[in-house]
Amino acid sequence: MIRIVIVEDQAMVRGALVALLSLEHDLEIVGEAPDSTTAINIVRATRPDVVLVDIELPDTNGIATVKMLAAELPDIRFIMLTTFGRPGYLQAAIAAGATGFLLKDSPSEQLAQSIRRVHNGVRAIDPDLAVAALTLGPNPLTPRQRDVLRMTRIGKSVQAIADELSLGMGTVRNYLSEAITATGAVNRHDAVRIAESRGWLD
Amino acid sequence: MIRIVIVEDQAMVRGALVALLSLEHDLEIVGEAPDSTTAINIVRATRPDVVLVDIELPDTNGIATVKMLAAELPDIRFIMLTTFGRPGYLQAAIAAGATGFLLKDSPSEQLAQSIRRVHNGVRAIDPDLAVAALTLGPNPLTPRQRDVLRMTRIGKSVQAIADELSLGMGTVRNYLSEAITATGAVNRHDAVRIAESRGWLD
DNA sequence: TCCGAACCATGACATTTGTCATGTCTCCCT
DNA sequence: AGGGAGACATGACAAATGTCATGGTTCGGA
Repeated sequence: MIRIVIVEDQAMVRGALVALLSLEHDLEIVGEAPDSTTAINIVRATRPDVVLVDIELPDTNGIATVKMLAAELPDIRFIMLTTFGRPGYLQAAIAAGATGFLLKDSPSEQLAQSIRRVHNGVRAIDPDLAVAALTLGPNPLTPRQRDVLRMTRIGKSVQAIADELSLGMGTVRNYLSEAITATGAVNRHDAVRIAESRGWLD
Repeated sequence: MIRIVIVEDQAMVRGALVALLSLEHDLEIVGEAPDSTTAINIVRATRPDVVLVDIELPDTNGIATVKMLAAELPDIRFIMLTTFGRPGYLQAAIAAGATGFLLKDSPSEQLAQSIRRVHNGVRAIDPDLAVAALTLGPNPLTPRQRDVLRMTRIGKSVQAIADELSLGMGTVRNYLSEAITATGAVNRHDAVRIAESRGWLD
């Protein structure tokens, strides 16, 4: 019997996944969580074999959660489940200690199979995404460029960013300009969008 | 026995929803579709009692799909299922002929209940969202303002938009400016984001 | 130790963007 | 017929944005 915890914020999807996995006789759902905080408590309490984690969570990022839990409980296997096939996410998830990485676009039959694979210590990673992650290469943004992009993302003005980082406005604009070039974007907002879609801002 | 078709693009979620509803003995899944085109064919062929439709679909919008099918097959009930609680979506869905409107954040138990309600001709609408839709009021954007916002959304420059619409650049910039004011945004990209989140661009 | 690469920081300049005043046209109400 | 409301259209102006040249710092390899 493989003991499983499911971490997924959308209640309807979470309930549906529970129903899906309950159909498999060798799998047992021992816990559910809608956010990182709950997830950490439940995993510590139940010590499951496999944890299924959605990356997009309301509080902390699912990757950070896995990183913490994987360090603390090395016997537990983690499978990331995500809507977005962002190569940067895959790279980060592997680095954090995840053994599996599935897209919500994948067929539902694959979920139970991947759980069994991962439980046996075998990696279960979407092959297309693995290729994309290799093709894409590493994050081309410098720390400062990421800073200004992140602050731009939440709607801060150049003036506000300059004040907060104790920089001249020209400097901030320059980082934005460099980030625009590095991402191949056409303006700062486009750069934010592209960097985010590649998982370069986390 | 209530006969159901599920329209949802993410395969894993679709499979999970099928598993969830299969647990209910008075419900029967008679078809599944990942996009609008397939959905229309399946619904015509199977004539279900209730169709569950995700709004965010890869090809056509789920609302447009319901509009067409509801006009053609008035005996069938439709429930919209969506990640985003956008009041404009609710307004548009009701206008298109949907009887139910659920968020993926809602508890999964509610799904089967809503299907039974809707099958009996009773509306099943998230109460918070209903209030929000009433509070928000109608779309404040003029057709031209929507045009330029839509084109801005897909990354077109002012010059490109002006050319395509045979307008002066000043005119296009003015529509953007008006849209920024109307949405309460701080710049054109913010205006796109806000208008989109309210369902004002479809 | 010297050199080059990478990152940080700034200001000058040209372009793009947002606002506003103005005018036209159509449609509806009186 | 007159008059107002609302949408369309434009150009002038001020402010924000993107680019570029330049210089400083740190750090690792030759």
